[in-house]
Amino acid sequence: MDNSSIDESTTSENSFASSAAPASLSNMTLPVNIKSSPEQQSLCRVGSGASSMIIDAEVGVEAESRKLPSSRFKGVVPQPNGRWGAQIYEKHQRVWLGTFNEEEEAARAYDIAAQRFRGRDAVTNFKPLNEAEEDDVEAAFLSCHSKAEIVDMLRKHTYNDELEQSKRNYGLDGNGKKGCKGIAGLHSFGSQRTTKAREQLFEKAVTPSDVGKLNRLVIPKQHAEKHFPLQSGNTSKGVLLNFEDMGGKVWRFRYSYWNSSQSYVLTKGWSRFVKEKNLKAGDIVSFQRSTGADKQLYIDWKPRNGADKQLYIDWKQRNGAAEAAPVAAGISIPIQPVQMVRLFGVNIFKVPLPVNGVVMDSNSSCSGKRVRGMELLGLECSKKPRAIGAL
DNA sequence: CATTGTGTTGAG
DNA sequence: TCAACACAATGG
Repeated sequence: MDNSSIDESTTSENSFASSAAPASLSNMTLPVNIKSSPEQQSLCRVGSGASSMIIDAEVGVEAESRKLPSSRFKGVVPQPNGRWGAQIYEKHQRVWLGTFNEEEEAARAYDIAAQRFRGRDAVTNFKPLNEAEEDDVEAAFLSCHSKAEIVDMLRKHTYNDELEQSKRNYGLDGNGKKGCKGIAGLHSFGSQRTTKAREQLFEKAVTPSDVGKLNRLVIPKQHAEKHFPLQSGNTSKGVLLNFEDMGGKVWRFRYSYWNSSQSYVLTKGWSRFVKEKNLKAGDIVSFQRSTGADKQLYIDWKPRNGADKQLYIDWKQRNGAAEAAPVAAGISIPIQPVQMVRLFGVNIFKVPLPVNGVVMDSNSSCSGKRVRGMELLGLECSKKPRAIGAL
C-alpha cells in the first residue's frame, strides 16, 4: 500500500502559542495521562535480550512470557529489543515516528508529532502550555515544516537540532514575526547539519571602500531589498544577521539602512571579515541561504574574478588554504553537484528535490529505504488556515 | 543476525 | 483512535 500522503489538510494553524520548551530542558509538566502504574519496571524487562520476559512466579509453567511492557505514555509502544517506538495515527493510518532508547524520548516525539498533526490543543504526554517566547518559535517552526519533514526529523532524532538551529538565526526582521517565507515550492528534505542545500542569493565584487577603512559593505539595494528586507522599524537601527562561512564559522554583522547614503550596509563585524579573509577590492563576496526551513545564511568569497572559468577552482584552493580548521566539522567544501549550479548571473540553483520515490536524504547517512509510508508526503511550507476537528 | 516498523486485530 | 502482538523486511 502506499499511503502516499499524509496530507497537510490539518495543518496546525491555530494561532496561539503553547507548544513547549526545548525538550532538552524538559521542564515538562507531569504526564497528562499517567496510567496507573508507573512502576511497571517491576516486571523485569530484559534490556537487550531479543525478547523480553516477565519473571512471574505465579503463572509458573509459562514463566516466560514474551509480553512487552506497555508504555504509560500515549503514542509509545514497546519494541522487542527493549527500546520504544513512537507512533501517531491519522486518517486510520499509523505514522511511525521512530524508535528510541528512552520511553520519554518516544513520548516527546509523539508530542511533537501530535502538535504538528493536530494543533496545539492536541493531547500530549508532556507539552506544557507554556507561553514563553520559545513556544512561539517552536510553533512557527512546526508550521513551517510539512508533517513529513517533522516526522523525518523525529525518526532521525534531529528534531531538536533543527529547532535549535532555526532559533539561532533569526535576525531578519527583528520584529519577531516570521512566516515561512522562502523560495516558493522549494524544500530540502534530509537537511542534515553538514552539507545542506542552499540557494545563491547574490554576489558582489567588493569595492575599495568595502574593504577599506569605512568598515562597511554596501549591499546593492536591489539585492538588499529582495533578500534582506528590513522591517520599517528597523531600517535605521538595523538588525544583527548571522552568516556562516565555508569553515563553519559564524559571522555576525549589523545590517542597516543608511539614510544619508540611501544604502543598505553591513557594518559592525564586517571589518573583521575583511581582515580575516584578507579581502581585496575586486574580490567577490557571495551570499547564500539554506533552502531548508532554518534559513541559515551563508557568506563566502572568492578571488577577484580574473578568468571566467577556473575561478571556481581557485576559489576552492584558496579557501582550503586560508581556512585550515573546517575539516573537523566535515563542512569543508560543501560543493556538491546538486547545489549551486550557476556561479554568476541569475539566482539559479538546484536542490536535491524529491517529488518522487525515495528522496528523503540522498546525501547524508541515515535512512535510505525504509521510508515507505511517508515517502510521498506533501512537502510544503504553507499553512493553510484550516479548522481542525475535521478528523 | 538484530531491529525496525508494518500488517493486523480487537478494544475503546 | 490506539495499542498489542506477530513477524516480514531491512540493513549491517
